[in-house]
Amino acid sequence: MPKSLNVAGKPQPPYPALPAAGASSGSKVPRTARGQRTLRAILDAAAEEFGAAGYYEAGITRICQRAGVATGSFYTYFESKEAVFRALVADMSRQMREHVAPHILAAPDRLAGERAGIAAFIGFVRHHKAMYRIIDESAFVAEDAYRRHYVEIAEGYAHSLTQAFGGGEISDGDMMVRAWAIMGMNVFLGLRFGVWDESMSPDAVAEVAARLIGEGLRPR
Amino acid sequence: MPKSLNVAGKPQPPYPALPAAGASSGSKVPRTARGQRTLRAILDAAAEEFGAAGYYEAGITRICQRAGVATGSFYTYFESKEAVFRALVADMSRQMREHVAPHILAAPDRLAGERAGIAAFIGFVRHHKAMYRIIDESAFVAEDAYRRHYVEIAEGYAHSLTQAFGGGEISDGDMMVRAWAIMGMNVFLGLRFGVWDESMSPDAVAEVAARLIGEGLRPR
DNA sequence: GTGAAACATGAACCACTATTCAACTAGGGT
DNA sequence: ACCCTAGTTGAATAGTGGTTCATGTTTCAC
Repeated sequence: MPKSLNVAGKPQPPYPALPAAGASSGSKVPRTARGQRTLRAILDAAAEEFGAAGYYEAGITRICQRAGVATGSFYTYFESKEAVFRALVADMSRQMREHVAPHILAAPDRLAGERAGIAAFIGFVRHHKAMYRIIDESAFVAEDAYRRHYVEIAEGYAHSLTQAFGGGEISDGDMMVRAWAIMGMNVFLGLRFGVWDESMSPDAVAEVAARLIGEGLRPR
Repeated sequence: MPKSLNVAGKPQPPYPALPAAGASSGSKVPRTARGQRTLRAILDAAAEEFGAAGYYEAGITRICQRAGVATGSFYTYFESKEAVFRALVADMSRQMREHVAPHILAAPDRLAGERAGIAAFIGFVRHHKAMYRIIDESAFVAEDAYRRHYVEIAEGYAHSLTQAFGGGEISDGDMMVRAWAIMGMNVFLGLRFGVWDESMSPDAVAEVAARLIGEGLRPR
């Protein structure tokens, strides 16, 4: 189901990022069209398998079955089980942000942006539960990838908070702490109202959360 | 290091709880003093091992080495690796709440309570990083235990929010969503400023977070 | 003191699966 | 057409580590 990992050559948005999560080591780039198809198939199969079974219960054998390739082919493209997992995390981290960002940017003001962002995130999570699980589990399988994911988001978020402060939209305060706090809110709301239980609409949840971020719990 | 799991017979606070996390199945109760010592040793060793290596990398063999007992003895007390893990999660969940609760109750008002709770939580996390990791990883190893942990906290929290609303201390709104949002804040702040980086004081972090909860980001 | 139940021991078992490899096939450049 | 490289195959390997079990020792109620 996932679209990406940029197997082919679409121009990819430049990420300043940390040390380098890129195509460094782990996955070998295919040189023919056939190779690209196979890599794509393995990647998609891996996402399904990891999402359904979790990292440790997942099997290379089963990934290859899902992908319709022989076990050995896996190692043409990845040097280990962990390598494919890392590749998925980096890829999904990007997808998630690319999905949510435009919703926030399109909003007229800060509070509307928060609301739109949370709603978009919860909506996204509902359609990509496997992805949610994979990123979460990376905390235990590839901690550096997990950290990179959240640190990047937090930095971007803290930066935009600082700008909002400059524009007089929000009060002063430690923006990094706030960024992590709000990120935590999002993640937990995504888990509770996106993955575990879909009975509430993303918008309803986002409304409550955005008001909390905007004005806190204080009575008027 | 962990104190508990109530191996001996201290009267344990009655938890209405969910289905029944208790001494149901998994761990067999020792009938002699020697047995209780051994169980205690295995439990403590397991906490260390799981905390250091994570569930899957952890080994029964290594747990038993740490505990100073033979491998076979493990199965006198637990029917599987997963069983001991579950026992630890339930135990630590209790410990964590028991540590934080009094700090909140001792506070003069709602906002001070939030601040004290967050500070206590971050402080606690710093001294019990293994515990933090174990509870987190339970999401993938024993999802029901993980859910129980957070559902119980959220319910208690939502309840106290409802009371605060009754007392005119906070505004109206969906208390369950708010509870999950604030819980997520806490967890992420605990991870970032408790586990990953201790350069900020728990009080400083709590101050920022409590203000966020109290009055949001809105400029005055 | 005695005996039965509780507990301890650790080598052996066994199932499982990530990874390797040597033989084979397809593809595209010339 | 041809050849060389990229890619494919799946059975064999190899290491791991949770679990069992038959045997021995300790505890404690009576």
